[in-house]
Amino acid sequence: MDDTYTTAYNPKHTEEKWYRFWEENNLFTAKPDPSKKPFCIVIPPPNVTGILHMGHALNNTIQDILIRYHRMKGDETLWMPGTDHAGIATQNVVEKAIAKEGLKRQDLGREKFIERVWQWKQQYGSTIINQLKRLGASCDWRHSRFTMDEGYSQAVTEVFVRLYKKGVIYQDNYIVNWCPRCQTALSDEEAPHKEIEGNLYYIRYPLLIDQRSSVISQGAKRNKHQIANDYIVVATTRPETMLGDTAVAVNPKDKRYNKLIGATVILPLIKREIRIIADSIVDMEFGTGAVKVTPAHDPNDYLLGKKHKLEFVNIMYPDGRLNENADVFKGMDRFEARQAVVEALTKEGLLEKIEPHILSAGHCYRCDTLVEPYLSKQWFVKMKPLARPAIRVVKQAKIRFYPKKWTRIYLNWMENIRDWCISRQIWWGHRLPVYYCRRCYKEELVTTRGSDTTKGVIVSSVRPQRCPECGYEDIYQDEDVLDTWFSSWLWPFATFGWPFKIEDDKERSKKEAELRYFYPTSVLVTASEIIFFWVARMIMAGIEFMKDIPFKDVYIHGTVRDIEGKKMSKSLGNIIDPLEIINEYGADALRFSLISLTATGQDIFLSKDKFHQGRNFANKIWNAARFVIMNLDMSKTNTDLCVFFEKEQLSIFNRWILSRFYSTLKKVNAALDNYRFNDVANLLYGFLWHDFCDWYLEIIKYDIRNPHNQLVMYKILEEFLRALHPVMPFITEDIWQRIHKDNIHNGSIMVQSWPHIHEEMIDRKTERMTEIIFEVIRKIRNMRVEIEIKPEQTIEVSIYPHKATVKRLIKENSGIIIALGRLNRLNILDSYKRPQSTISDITGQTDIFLHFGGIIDVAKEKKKIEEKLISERNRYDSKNKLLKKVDFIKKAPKEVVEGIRQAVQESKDKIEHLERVYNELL
RNA sequence: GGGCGCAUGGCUCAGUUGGUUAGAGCGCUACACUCACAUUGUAGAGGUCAUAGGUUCGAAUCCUAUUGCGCCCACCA
Repeated sequence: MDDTYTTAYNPKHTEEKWYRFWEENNLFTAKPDPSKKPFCIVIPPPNVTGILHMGHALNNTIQDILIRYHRMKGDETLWMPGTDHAGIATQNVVEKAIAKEGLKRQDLGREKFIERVWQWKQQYGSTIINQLKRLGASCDWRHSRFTMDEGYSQAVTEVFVRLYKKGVIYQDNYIVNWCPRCQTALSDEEAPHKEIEGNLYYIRYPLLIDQRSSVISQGAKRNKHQIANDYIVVATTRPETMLGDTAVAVNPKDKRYNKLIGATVILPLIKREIRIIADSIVDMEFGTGAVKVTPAHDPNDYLLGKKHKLEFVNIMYPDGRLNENADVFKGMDRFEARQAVVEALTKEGLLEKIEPHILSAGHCYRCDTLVEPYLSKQWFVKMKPLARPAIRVVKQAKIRFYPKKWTRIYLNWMENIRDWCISRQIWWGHRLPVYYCRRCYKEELVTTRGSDTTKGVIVSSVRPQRCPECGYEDIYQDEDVLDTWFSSWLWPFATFGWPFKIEDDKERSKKEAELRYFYPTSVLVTASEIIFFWVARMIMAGIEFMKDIPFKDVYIHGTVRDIEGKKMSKSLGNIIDPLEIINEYGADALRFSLISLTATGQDIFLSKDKFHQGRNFANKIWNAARFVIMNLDMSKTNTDLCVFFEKEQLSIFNRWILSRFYSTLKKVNAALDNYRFNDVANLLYGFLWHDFCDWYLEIIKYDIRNPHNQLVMYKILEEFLRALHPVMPFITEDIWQRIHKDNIHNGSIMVQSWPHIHEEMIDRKTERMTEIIFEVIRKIRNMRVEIEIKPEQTIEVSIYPHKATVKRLIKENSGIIIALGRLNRLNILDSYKRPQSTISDITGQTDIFLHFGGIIDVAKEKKKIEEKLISERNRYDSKNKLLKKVDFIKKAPKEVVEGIRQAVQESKDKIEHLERVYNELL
């Protein structure tokens, strides 16, 4: 016993030590081995800027469990790690860092800024990796990749060029989600909608007099109500955008307005003359039924603008301030301008009313700024052709989602997929492999997509020397970088080195072989938040470039929330830091508690005290192991194993614990294979705590030197440690090393084989018989408490077993009943005869009499039996009723009917017995 | 507006294809430091499975509606 073998488990003594041991012995590495089945998971790459949060802890615990389980099962197991460059997020972090020096990225310039980001990455990029190691993650770190690695970047470029040549990537002007703070375009997925409380502003647009009179003179009746004044009223939530209006639209069927179609109105404040147009897209029910059209600032209006050949007036700078087209409002921020416009309109009497209005609008997923629909020239991926095969593989169940419900959500998104905006106006990321000829390319903003937009555009993985069209040498590269997810979607194969642009033939063929061996990967473990960002796109990219699915299973776990159900976030201050939990309770405790709470697909509601269970469990295992080791004759453990499974020679308790263990193990296997992690945790917990510690160890304490007991307790502990290892790797390694102290060359528990299920040891009958003994002991203890017998005092008990088999059972195991019931004498009665001065209780199989010096409270005794009689009679009645139902006999399965019949008989016997006992008490 | 999920003891949740008396952890009550473990042990209390109908021999489980809560998606300004 060394000094670390204290009564309380201290994870600090084990975790760091064994992680180093595993790494130093290269136990995490994998390479293709044709004789084994491959098992591979690619990690959802955390952001380089990231620090470990509970979501990571859960996500990576699950992956590590699967990885360690399959490694022990003998699969060639690769967990591919890495980090994501996380364009916008990282750029934001570094911008904040340089802001402390009073610098903006523009002050440094692109090249210097990117240098700073790389520096930052060198310094902090491994933070999250080290934190994953603290968690126990058994990734093959030698394979670790970063999405901006040179080789990986080649994959990104290659993919862009291929898709462009295929016609799947195009450049176009479009209204995109624009974040004025990050000053970049975002994809639809990056701008999630949130409800905001806004207003609906009703604005009067004056009708041009001569137009109006001509309309009226032609028109039959003038609708007094709708055009009582010289205005048409439009409703908008963003009044400042009126400065960019180039039309007003009404529904052609709208009787209120159809006389006005073609008329001209004066745009207030700007005094621009704009037309009233008709389009069926306009909803007559909403607002006034007349809508202002701002083609440069609203996706719907953009379409209208194109259709009706309207002018596109952009009124905003990229930072959200209004530009020169906004006249006197130039320079104001968009929200400031909203105020000013409203005030100006009010002053002119053109604001009819303001109504509160809840609307939902996009917000930047990186900085939460309200997104502005903004017209700009961007690059897009046509998604429909990529989606089609990705829909098929899921419909054909080549890829399965766990839990199933995500399948529909995935398919629904895929079937309604829209084109993906992939260009970002930031600096940190993969620069687009797009070059322009200064002579051929026209940069004008507003053009319709047509054949000539590609003129002078050169898409190439290497910088071209001259324009292929005109030979001009003045070539410049596109300033934009690609969406981070445009690199992440290649993760399952680009991490292996695809497209293998490697000089060295040997190295290349080695890498190619690796990809062939491990692709498609086995399972992807992730949170629901990134199904669309990442999972769906990986499926598309995998099929497009590998001609095969990237993974077979997708396991979606829940979101980690605080105890009130709120997402954990820094701003809410409700974060529970996994590192803090690891420091306080240990990584094993963290892992165990997390997965014991993660029912398939359910969100996890966490509070700090939830980790007590994991900590307590670790401590229980630790002390159970201490007990075993302290009492174990180590010299015998390994040599005698060959004679181990001579089942008949073993005591009922040995047979019982073996049966319990292997039936538990069987369920654990099934749970692991079906991603039911909370079951895994609870099964192992229940077995160790209640079966092994509460009963088994307590029983064998009384005969601890018995060689069978020695063997079985050793064997169970050893195999239990292996079965628990994927969940709690550190403590299991530490104890395993202690029981293998003499032959450390066995290596590590993590490369031992997964315990084999000995089906022949699973024995329901033994379990039932053992349960009878336990029941007797429980009843005796219960009766002691009832009449307040002190724990140290021993007592006399008599038992009347109802059946001969039970009698034999009690007789054979009377020693244990005496010990655990704290008896000085146990009498086994041949027939029912109530001994004097006893209180009694009845189990399913026995009558128990506790000899008692004091006066028996007969009324209490009777009441106890009465209660039993009532419940037994109820049971009898309900079951007997069932048996009398013809339909039940006819329709229910035979086994069920037979079961009920037996139960009725047993119930009847029991009632008779109870009645007899009751009468004797008189 | 569309879609999805959840309502089970004081709290947090399990309950796999409907089948005999619905489980666990925490908390609670009583007793106990009998040396593996007080991060513990022993015993116990506590649930008409949200509501109303329906299907069925039989429903926590399947169907319908209602109520409450949560989430996702969406170009009604």
